[in-house]
Amino acid sequence: MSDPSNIATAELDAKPALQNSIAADLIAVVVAVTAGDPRVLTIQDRSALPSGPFELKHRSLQAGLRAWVERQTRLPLGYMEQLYTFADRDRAGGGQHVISISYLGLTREQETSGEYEAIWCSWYSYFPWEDHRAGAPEVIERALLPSLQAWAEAATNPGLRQGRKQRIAVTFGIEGGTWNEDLILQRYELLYEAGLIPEAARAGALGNTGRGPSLPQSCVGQPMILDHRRILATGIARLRAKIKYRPVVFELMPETFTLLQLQRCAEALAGRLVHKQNFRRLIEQQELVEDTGETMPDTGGRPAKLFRFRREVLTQRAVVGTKLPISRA
Amino acid sequence: MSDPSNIATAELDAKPALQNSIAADLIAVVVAVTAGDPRVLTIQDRSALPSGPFELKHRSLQAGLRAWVERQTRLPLGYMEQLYTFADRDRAGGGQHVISISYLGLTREQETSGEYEAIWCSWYSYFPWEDHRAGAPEVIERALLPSLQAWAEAATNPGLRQGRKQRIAVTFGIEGGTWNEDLILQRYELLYEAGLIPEAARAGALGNTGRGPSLPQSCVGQPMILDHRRILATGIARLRAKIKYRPVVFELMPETFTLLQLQRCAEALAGRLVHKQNFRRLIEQQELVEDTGETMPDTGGRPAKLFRFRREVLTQRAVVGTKLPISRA
DNA sequence: GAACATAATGCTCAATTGGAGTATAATAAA
DNA sequence: TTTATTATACTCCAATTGAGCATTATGTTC
Repeated sequence: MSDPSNIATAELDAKPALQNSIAADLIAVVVAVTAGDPRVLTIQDRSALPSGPFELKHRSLQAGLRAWVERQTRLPLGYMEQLYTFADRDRAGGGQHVISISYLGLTREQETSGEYEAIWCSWYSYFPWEDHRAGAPEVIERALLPSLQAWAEAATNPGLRQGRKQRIAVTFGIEGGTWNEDLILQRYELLYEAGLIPEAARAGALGNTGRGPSLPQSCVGQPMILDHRRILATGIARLRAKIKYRPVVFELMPETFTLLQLQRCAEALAGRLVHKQNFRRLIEQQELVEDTGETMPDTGGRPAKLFRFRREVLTQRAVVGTKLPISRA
Repeated sequence: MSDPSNIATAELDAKPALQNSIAADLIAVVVAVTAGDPRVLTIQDRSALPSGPFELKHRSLQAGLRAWVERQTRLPLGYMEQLYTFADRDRAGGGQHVISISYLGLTREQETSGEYEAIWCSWYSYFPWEDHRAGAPEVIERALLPSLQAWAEAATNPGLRQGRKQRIAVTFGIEGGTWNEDLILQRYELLYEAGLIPEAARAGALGNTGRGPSLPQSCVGQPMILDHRRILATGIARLRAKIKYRPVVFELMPETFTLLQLQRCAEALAGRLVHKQNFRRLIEQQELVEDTGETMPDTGGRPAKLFRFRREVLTQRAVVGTKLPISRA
């Protein structure tokens, strides 16, 4: 019965065979943006994403996770979507498989009640090389690229060596290429393979991943348990891609906001600066916001108009969100 | 232990609690395009997608499914990606949950060995309203829209009624809107809610979905077991979206092909015609193909050059694929 | 062999979009 | 009053995109 070729003949019965039983858990990537900082909800002293076994009273995965997060954060999860299901992780012994179903949720940061040791933590502490708002982090040039180059050179097979070099060039946008914030997962996997990520050393005992030089945490970021950091990278990648074609940024904003606040939020997620005027043009011409009539003083200059998200557009159109006019400067 | 609020405190142990055990199975949406027809691999007399319990010898979900499909079709699965994990389905009694993890795979049609009763089947037989290559199918105007309108009118709550009307207008692109092929899942869900999909009647006994008028199969498409048709719609939606920004069409093509063949393939997937010259411009300026030097006679006119996909671009760039210059005519 | 049908392929053109910069307005702080 | 700072309104130009015309190379039909 373990030959995969009998998948087709296996009877599709509502009653699954009991011998084929596995364990599943849920993992949540809950994101908020506060003070220009994209944050993720963590537990266990920032070393883990909130998670738990799947044994819902609630009917669906989604409903269970939503209820839990809303209780944790005391705020509605405006948006939630499934990220990925992992099953090829370390097994649990005894022949049991573990399946992890991860979700991405968006909300606004709130005092966490503390009873579960949940902490909001800037996601750039896990990926220091990903914040390009003040230019490319020097850690890339200083530490990561040299180590990656060395790893590429260490390949004996010329083809493999060339392939590694190319991956480095593409993901980090060197040699004429340009930085692409959406490639965060590819960059993480590259660093992981190169043995620069502490988590790789842990798993490395089993796999073929080499152990690279030990760089300080300020270079390679804070580690997490198991593959949680990889899941976080998956969530960030999804979010960075999504803000370009769906109006999801608004789920991270308060009820009313200025256009600059909105811009700062988008920039925090993308890890890049956007062109202010073009950003506003985009938002307004798509009629994503409406004027509240009020203004926000104390902006340090001319008072800014307060806007509100026009939630109607979510149903009225099936359209694009903001294509983020990222400035190339 | 069933209160979802304890997800955070649940210990993240490598050994999952045995009491929390569920069943999982894999479901595959395997697509090929033959003779201008997008086809999906089905079993059980076209009523089901290939699936089977998850109890892999192989280390990962992906590896198991890939091996199985390759054995079935005798052809490599060029491309495979996870679609979605469903868990809120009908339970299996006895407190067991069933999780279904679905995958999308691309290949080329091949004689199936027949031993598993696998049949390639045009996906438009399941969604007759989705093929707009020869204009909007008349079944929309003739049968679907009237039934949907009636369903909308049947809502007593005015807000609900308005919402239904709006969803109909948006998903079917009426009232000034335009047809959007990516909304296939939304259209299916709308028809399902309106009770026009036979599957809804089966599940309707449990839920709140009304039983709509019984339309002939030529209007509402061929049914499938459980929620397989919904999963198929999910796969098609993913594919239709993906061909616009990733060069995945080539996974469905033979080694060498003419540009018109490539175009027909893309059109088959999108269910829409594209502008020939602009399509070629797009393909060539992105350097996705290279001339083989050979030509294909018997095209009915001037012989066409044969091209080959430049697989290098997959690693060389992390870029867009084909944005499909769909003709509005 | 001439006319015709059918595709392939090359090219033009206008409209739109997108990146970038300039100019002006309104406020607080010095 | 000057200066710093931000908001907001426009302008400009280049690149992209949608659409169509023109030409070329075949096979087919009178």
